[in-house]
Amino acid sequence: MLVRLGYVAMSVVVKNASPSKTMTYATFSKLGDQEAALRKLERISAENIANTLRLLKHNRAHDIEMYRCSSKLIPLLGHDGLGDWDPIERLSDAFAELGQYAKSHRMRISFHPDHFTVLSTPREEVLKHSRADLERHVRMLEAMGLDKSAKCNIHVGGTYGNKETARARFIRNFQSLSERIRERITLENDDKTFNALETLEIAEEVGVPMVLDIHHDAVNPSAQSADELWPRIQRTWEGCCRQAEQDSGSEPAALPPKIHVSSPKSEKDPRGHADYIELPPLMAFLRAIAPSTPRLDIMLEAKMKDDALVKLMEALRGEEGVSIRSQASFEL
DNA sequence: ACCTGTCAAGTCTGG
DNA sequence: CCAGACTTGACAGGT
Repeated sequence: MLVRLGYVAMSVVVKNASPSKTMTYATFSKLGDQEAALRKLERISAENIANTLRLLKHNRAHDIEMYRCSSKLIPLLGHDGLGDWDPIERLSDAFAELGQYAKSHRMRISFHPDHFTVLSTPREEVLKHSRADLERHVRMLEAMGLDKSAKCNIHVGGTYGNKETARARFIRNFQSLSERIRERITLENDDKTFNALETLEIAEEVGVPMVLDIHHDAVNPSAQSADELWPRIQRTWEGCCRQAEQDSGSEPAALPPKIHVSSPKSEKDPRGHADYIELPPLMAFLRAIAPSTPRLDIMLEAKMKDDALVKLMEALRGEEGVSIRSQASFEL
């Protein structure tokens, strides 16, 4: 099994390269000149995209081929107080350059819209915002020129005291999205509400790949263990990007399944994310699925970001059966 | 230079 | 029914 590692949004190694600089709405409102305020927001956006490109270059130097973009690239985008302001088009050159760099180095890029994108919501306003947020994330991926293998990962959402109706509402709302949006979505099991089995059943029903989070599964387990569910989870990834394979031309490779990995912050806060990754539980899962899994991509969700990736690779050197392939990948 | 409180968002809980 | 907790990185404003 060939395993690649990636990290989320910001680096603790590269300094002054935040992809999430912002401006609060309070500050925006206090600025007298609206036009100037919007220009400032667009300048921050351009800096965030430029910093993201710097991070991709850093990633390349460290053989990191997987990266999740910050969902805060464009501050206040979608905020009610900004009307229909949307600079994605005006930033298209910067987005295109970013995507071109990712593509030319075969990097897997994703988004994870915030928890406020909830398709299970009973509130019409929330659904409207969620649709718009998904639309914007997809437009950013399109502006980068990335094919359907670049996904937006979301959760099923809240349960509102009745998981069954929430599930039905999610499915109905999901199916009302355009195909263009639907084919960009992956579904992740939650640490409080929809567990791995419940998320898998929904992913199967609506036909999207499932991202298994093994930390969420540990704190919010389902009737079956992650190992047991894995063959079904793996199947949700099969053929999900056939078109993308054709588009990529000479090298038709299936999109590997992706999992999220983090470790509990403490006994007091088991759902929180620790600075680094604890190897033993991860190794147990990897050894269980390795025989049936040719490729796997792991998104690390540790506080120490890319430093946690480096430390994990160091720890892997001592593991039996592991052969290091690069600074950010190994075979098991 | 550093510290503390606030911000965004939607859901959920406690009172 | 409403206020506060939750989460996260970064702003905002104070010293």
